[in-house]
Amino acid sequence: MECNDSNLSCLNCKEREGTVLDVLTDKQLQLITDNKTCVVFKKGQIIMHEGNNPNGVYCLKHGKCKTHKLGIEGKEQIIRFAKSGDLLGYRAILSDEPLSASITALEETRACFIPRQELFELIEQSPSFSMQLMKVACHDLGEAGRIITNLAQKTVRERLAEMLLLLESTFGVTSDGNLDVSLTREEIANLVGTATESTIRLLSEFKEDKLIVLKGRKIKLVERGKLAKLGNVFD
Amino acid sequence: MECNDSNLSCLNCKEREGTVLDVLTDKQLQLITDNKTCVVFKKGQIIMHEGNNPNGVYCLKHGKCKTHKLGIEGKEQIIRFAKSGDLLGYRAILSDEPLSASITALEETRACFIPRQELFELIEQSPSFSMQLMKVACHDLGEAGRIITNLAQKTVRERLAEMLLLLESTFGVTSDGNLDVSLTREEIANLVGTATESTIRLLSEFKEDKLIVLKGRKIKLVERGKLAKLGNVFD
DNA sequence: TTTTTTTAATGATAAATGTCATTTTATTAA
DNA sequence: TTAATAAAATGACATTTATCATTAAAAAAA
Repeated sequence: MECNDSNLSCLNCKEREGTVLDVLTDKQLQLITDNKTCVVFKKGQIIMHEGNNPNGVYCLKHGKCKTHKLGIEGKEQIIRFAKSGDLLGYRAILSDEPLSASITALEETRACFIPRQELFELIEQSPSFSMQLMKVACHDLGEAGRIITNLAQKTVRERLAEMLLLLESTFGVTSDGNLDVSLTREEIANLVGTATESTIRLLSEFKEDKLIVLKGRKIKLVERGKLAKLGNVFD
Repeated sequence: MECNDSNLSCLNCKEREGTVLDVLTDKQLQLITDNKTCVVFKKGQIIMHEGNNPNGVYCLKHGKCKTHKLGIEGKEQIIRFAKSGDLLGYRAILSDEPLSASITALEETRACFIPRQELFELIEQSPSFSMQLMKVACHDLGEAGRIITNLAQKTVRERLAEMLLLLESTFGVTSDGNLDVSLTREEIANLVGTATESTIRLLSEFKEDKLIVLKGRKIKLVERGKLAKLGNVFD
């Protein structure tokens, strides 16, 4: 799974823009470049394993991942997604706890592994880097609060409608207008927090009501306003 | 609501032990002491308001608080609790976002207000302080993931059983063995994510089954093992 | 391609939970 | 203390959602 992108410098990395690494100096970026390992994961491959203690973080260069936890009777719960520019496994490393969730590639994914030591060296060196990490963690914590409120108070139908909008804003759409992420009905169910059959039925209902267009795993949102209303989405 | 504890030094503060402030030097603690304001909140008083931009954080010295978000049709969702030693509002300050939730005192609460400026000054000065803040944020993020999974996968009965155990481990018990926190049935419902009536019925059921003893708002756990089993709690 | 396996769809039914209405009991304020 | 208010308890019922069984369709592998 290693690949020869290792020699690519973080300094020229286009995906770096707007990420936590963007506040580092050229010298600090060079430290990462000198110590990172570039890796490719195939679709379905587990990148990090719940319960393990990671030795560093991955900086996601290209691809999409799901972060998921084991729930009751082995049922998967999808907690969030990751895409280009995201840091994988930062929560466990920074809290000095085992991974609270696994991370799995949803498609071929390229990422650079940054070892623990260099990560911490940069935290020591750069308060603004620390600040960026805190920002990400605290932002994600706010998101988690929203998810908690939705799970606790919304119906399955509302959550599904909202989730479709969220998937679109997270991953965007392909040239033919479909959500640019391929998930099984089961995965959508594991994200929304419901039974697979319920997800299937509700998606069919949305299709029937002309809110979305379905073609296998391809989902196209048609009536975003109605979906937002149905999902009690206000922002 | 201001009080004359302002002149108390953080250096001698007993509640500081084991908190994020514990890694600061005496000089750094003095910086806080010189700039903090000590405040008392009465039961039911809102300490921070969802949507506002806080000018600092509160360090909770004594008391108990709930962190709660507005949900569908104004329904309150309790996200987490705070107690002695906790920092209130750190998420919003560190992510530079408005407060994603309100914080309300559940009983008379004493807290010290640390202004934004001094907080950031300490982050600049002390990588280990930054590290502590990250640890807290990342730990809370892990907790949030657990809560999400529970809300998505457990039944109301399971969640209530687990929550009772969680309340005991968070707040402990009084001398007569009751949970050392007073919540209305509605608040418990807003924590568990269910209707107040359902909470009332299930608590009565637990009482009927001799898992707990109820006396108004006083709740005593009797059969912790059975509660854990009923709640699918494994740790 | 053809076969095999996985995923999706659908119906029937059971179970869990929410909602509304009402009464009883606590708690708070006068 | 009493009156006023809020919270808790309970019943009846509607609705949502899960579960199980089965078939159809789509992906993946041979």
